[in-house]
Amino acid sequence: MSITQQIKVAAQSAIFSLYQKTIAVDDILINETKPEFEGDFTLVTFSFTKLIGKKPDDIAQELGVELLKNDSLFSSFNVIKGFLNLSIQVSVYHEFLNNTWQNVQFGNHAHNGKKVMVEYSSPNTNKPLHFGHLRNIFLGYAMCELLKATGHEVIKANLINDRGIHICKSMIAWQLFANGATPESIGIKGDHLVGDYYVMFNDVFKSQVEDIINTKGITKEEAEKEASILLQAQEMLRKWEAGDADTMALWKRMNDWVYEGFYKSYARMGVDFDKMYYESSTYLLGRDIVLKGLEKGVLFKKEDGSVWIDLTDEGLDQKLLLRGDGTSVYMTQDIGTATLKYADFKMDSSVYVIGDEQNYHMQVLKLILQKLGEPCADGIYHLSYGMVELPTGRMKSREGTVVDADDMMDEMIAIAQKNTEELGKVDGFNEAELLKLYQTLGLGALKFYLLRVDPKKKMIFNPQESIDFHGFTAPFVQFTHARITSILSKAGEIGEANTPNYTLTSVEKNCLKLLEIYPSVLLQAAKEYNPAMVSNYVYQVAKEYNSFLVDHSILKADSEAAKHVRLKLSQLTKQVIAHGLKLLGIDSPDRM
RNA sequence: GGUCUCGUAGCUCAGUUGGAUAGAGCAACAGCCUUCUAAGCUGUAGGUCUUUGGUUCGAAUCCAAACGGGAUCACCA
Repeated sequence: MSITQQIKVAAQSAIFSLYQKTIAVDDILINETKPEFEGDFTLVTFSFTKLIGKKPDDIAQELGVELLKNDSLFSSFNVIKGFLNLSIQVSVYHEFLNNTWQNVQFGNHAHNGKKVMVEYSSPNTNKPLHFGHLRNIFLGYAMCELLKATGHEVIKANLINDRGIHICKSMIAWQLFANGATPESIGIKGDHLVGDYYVMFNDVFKSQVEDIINTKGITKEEAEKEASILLQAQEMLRKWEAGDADTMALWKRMNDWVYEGFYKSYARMGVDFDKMYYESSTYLLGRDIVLKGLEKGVLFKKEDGSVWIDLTDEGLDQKLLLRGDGTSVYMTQDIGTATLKYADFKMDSSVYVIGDEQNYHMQVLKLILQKLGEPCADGIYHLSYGMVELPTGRMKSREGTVVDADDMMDEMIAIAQKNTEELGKVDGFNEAELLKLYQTLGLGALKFYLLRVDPKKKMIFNPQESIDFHGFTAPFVQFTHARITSILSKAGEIGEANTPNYTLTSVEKNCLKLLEIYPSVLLQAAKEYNPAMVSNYVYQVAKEYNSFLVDHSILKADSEAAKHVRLKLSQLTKQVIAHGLKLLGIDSPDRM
């Protein structure tokens, strides 16, 4: 049980024995005592005044006396303006340290029997990944790791959007202009090659539209419908849906190029998936469920034969689920995929890592599934994140105004190399170790940068001001880890020793207090689907430790007891940093 | 226009179910490497928490309105 939890329980029973009133443990507020006051934790008494019928100061005073009877937990107290400041027995900290410093599982929670699927990445196969996708991927991966650490069984899923008009656009442009170029023949990654032709399609399309406007004098909207390259793409989509052999072969060939490129990128990012879903094999699903819903009267049909759901009671609109000709729309397909996922895994909940532009869509999806009585419905959670924007506005693959994911990773690794070489601290590294280090630092900085912000907030990234390696960054935290590793290796075996009489300094105590809450930080972060809480926490731990280190000698400590406690504290800090960073997909180097 | 969302230091962000004098990093300025890794540490400066009203012992936090950004409201995906 955590220290704050112990305090709450003690306070609850103290209140009962003093006033014969029962207060829920969760209604007792425990804060860390502000540094300007004496004490470790503060109990706020204002909320009890009504129930107990006394002044805050009196309650705090009486409660303090009562709590102090439990002398294994508390050592002293003081009362200031209704705040009861409690000091904790040093033995509590020693006990915590002794119990955890060798526990590599510290932070992990026992299995809770819950199974959860997290769908993330979910790329389109017509263009390479860009910076915005990185936020999705890192967020999804971190969320999976966080859920695992807090006791869930996790299925990492990826739904690949591998069909549709956008794919045909790349295909037709390649067919028209590539002269048979392949990733091998011109030596670029397959996803980039395909993406280049997607951009080319749009360039050609634009100029065709302009030509038509100039020659025929019609509106832009009309001209867009006449552009020959778009007509060709649409024709290709029809052929694809009809299963035309040549079209399917080209589609498969180009998609394979893209997959090869994606897998390379995923491998470098260090992310993986347990289950791939392909839209080409799920896009027809959902129709039967919709028809069943029609029979049940949950849905209704309009005169033209189209099928709708009426969500006006929920304050939303009517939503189309089947066109007049009986074909599916995007929503239909998502209904089908949701039920397919559930049929495959019977998970308790299903997390969708998708940008906030789809908030409405996801809200509607969940509502429809609930109305249809599908068992997967209630478990759906949309982990919505804000877009990554450039100072010039949103990134658009179509217009080529993106920061490419592969380029970004290359650049970060190059910066890591440059910084490392300038610092000149890598004597004795061989070539392979150096490459590994640059990758660990560069990708770490990138991941941390994207994961340190609350997911639901949009973020602006300025490529000109490249990502920093100082301050609130992964390299800073990684540096702390490397420092500790170095100290510990010089210290040798820590061994067993009893140090109950060692008086902790205030900085040491702060470090321990911070480390002690790690498991509850993870629980909170998982509950709120917010890996940024882990980033912030890990940074705090590193910061606090560095402050400690600068004025506490470890190897040359004043006493053996001090040395012993500080080594254990260092070991535990190292573990928590490595564990926390790992949840974010970031490695911790032993040297840097 | 409807719905949702955001507004905290020059910039990027924290701020745990309402709690004491609102915190970090970057940028700026001033210091600290004969001693465990200076990718570090310490200090200075920087704030009407967009505004107004409300709820109460107490509001950056909850409610309402206004202002300002963003998203969305397709027989596109």
